[in-house]
Amino acid sequence: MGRTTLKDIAEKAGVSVTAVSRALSGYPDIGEETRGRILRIAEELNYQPNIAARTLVTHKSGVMGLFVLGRAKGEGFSHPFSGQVINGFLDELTEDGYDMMVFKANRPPDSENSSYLDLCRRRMVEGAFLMGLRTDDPWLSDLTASAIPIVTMDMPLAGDMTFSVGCDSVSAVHAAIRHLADLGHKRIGIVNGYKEASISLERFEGYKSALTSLGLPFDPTIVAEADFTAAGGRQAFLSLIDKAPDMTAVFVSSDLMALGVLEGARERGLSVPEDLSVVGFDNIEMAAMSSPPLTTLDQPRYELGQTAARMLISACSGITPPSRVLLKANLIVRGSTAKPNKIKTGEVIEKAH
Amino acid sequence: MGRTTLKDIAEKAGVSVTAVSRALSGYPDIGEETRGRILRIAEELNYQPNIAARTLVTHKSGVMGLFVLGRAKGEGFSHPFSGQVINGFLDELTEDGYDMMVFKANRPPDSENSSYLDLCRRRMVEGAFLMGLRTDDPWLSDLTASAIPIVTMDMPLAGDMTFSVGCDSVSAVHAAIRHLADLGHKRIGIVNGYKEASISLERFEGYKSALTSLGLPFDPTIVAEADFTAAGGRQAFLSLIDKAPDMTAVFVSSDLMALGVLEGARERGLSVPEDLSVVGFDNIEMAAMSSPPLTTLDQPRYELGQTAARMLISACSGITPPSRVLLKANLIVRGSTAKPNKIKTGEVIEKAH
DNA sequence: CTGTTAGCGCCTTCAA
DNA sequence: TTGAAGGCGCTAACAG
Repeated sequence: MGRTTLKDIAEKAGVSVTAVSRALSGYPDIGEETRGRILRIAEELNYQPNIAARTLVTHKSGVMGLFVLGRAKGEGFSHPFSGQVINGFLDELTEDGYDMMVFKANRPPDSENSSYLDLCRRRMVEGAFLMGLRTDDPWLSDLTASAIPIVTMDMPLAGDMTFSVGCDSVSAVHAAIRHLADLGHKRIGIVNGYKEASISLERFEGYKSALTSLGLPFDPTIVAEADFTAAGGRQAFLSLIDKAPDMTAVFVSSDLMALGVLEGARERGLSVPEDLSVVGFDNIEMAAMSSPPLTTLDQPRYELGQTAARMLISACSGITPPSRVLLKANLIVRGSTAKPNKIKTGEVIEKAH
Repeated sequence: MGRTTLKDIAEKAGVSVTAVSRALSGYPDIGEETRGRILRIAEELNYQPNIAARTLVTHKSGVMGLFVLGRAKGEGFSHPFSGQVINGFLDELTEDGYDMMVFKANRPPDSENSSYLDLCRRRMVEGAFLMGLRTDDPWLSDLTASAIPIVTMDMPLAGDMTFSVGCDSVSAVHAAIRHLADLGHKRIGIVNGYKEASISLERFEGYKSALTSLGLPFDPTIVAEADFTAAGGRQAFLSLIDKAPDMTAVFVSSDLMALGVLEGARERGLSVPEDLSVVGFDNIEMAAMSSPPLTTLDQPRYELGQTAARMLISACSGITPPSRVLLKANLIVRGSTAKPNKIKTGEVIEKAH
């Protein structure tokens, strides 16, 4: 298994190990000629540094951690949202010479399992990116209280070394509601996520303030809450439409839930967008493929991941990034929104009773 | 920053570092009483071993690598298939005390970037799991030729230490075709993946042999090939149905492509399943949410990931696993398949001309 | 500019 | 049953 080490190169080059180390690390204090020779030999021997050894002395592992919280049914990795974020995160890390280690989150906090923080410390992880929504994970505080830089996704948390990325929900929702209002909708409901996610609160704020600024009344009867799943979205929509059959449009806090809303609408014999306009949030791949394709707010997922990586890298090199970075979500108009069709809506109301 | 080390524990317990090391590693050659005391102190100090140091001497990092190949548009991480596989893989690894490092694959093979193998060696990765489909990645041979155990997904490759997991395509496709035949279909087309993926070849074999064993003729005009994307599936289906409007059913090699087929069918005014039956492959989340919900072959994705992990762990401990492990894909009958409707089909044929 | 020395934290002989 | 010594491969002082 004889890997080539600095020593091998040193012997072959007739210099000391230190010299080789310096040449390879790009230090200036080494003769041009010697450095050239060393580099050539290193290349020749396909030298790969033993990072474990380096880590041992420098206390820097070059590893960033990724915790994907809430990995149950359709969450976490399996969530259509995560993929591109992780791609962006990984690409940016790789660009800067970091590697990414993914840890299993949401393990039961018993003595068998180590806390998130312990996992980081064992591996000397330099910083960690947390994806997930619930701020009530009991293992979070450990991490955010530590000196390890943390970036969270859509989940601003307290902590000196804790930062977060996300999209500006308020202005995004404004754009969505304005779009609906421009089309002529007056009765616009909302299917929001659960309250344990801060994005839900923000999106609700955006919804309310948008209505206000557009001169539309706010009506709590057309506000529903679901669990960010399609099934939950469907359910929430059904209860909404049954209570308020005159609702002509609905803003949904995630595309997955919006797909559930589409399903619910079908069940009630409502055709989208003729009888009901639907706007989602996220622009997951599926959103373009549903029938009708979903009007939604595009989150720049890849860029969100990149941004998280950059913040982490920056924090690790001592440059404190802003505690929260918000990107812009853009409205993508597709086939699920249109002018309200009063007549059809009337028919449907009767059918529904 | 002062992490607790073996030395700290040793001092506090009044023993040597060696003794502590042994106690913590569960060696038997240490006094019951001493061990107890040591363990207690370790607990008290929340001792976390420095894995870098351990790796340096044992040459075992406790890290498995994950390479997600083909990360372009909708592939890799972003693919709805990957998530659960990775979950299973990670869970099983964690169970055995391994951690997972994810590497960026498909980087251009220039001097800037290290080969997959080099990445593994730097980090002393003990084994690697490769997800992806194209057997023509130029960086693969390096890895499969090395002594590092490799498990690939759906991509059997040569190599002493190279293994693979996947589903038994042939018998799965048989089940699908039999289902269609049982419903009364006689003219069953196929939208397959590209030939660079070995699953495409296997599924094609399954398709042909199923037809034969059911006494149905094989007709090359209703065979099409696409790139595993929805857009590609749509395109392939359109060319198929235009050439052979009497086709009443189609087997599609992936759900993503099948969703594209559904879209294509809509465009041609064919309603599914009345005019056309569609069977997919994978049972991704979306498959249950399309309209109509897709009849498909369920791949046990989580178990595939678990299996990969177990094979890797086993290979790392010197127990050579079987070079290929096939799990069973199960037919899930949903709304996209039904008896062929001759009359409607007739109408459509005329419309199409 | 280059080499010598020392040590990171841990495991593994070898003695006691 | 326990301890002492040595070294994994690398970097970081400190000398020359």
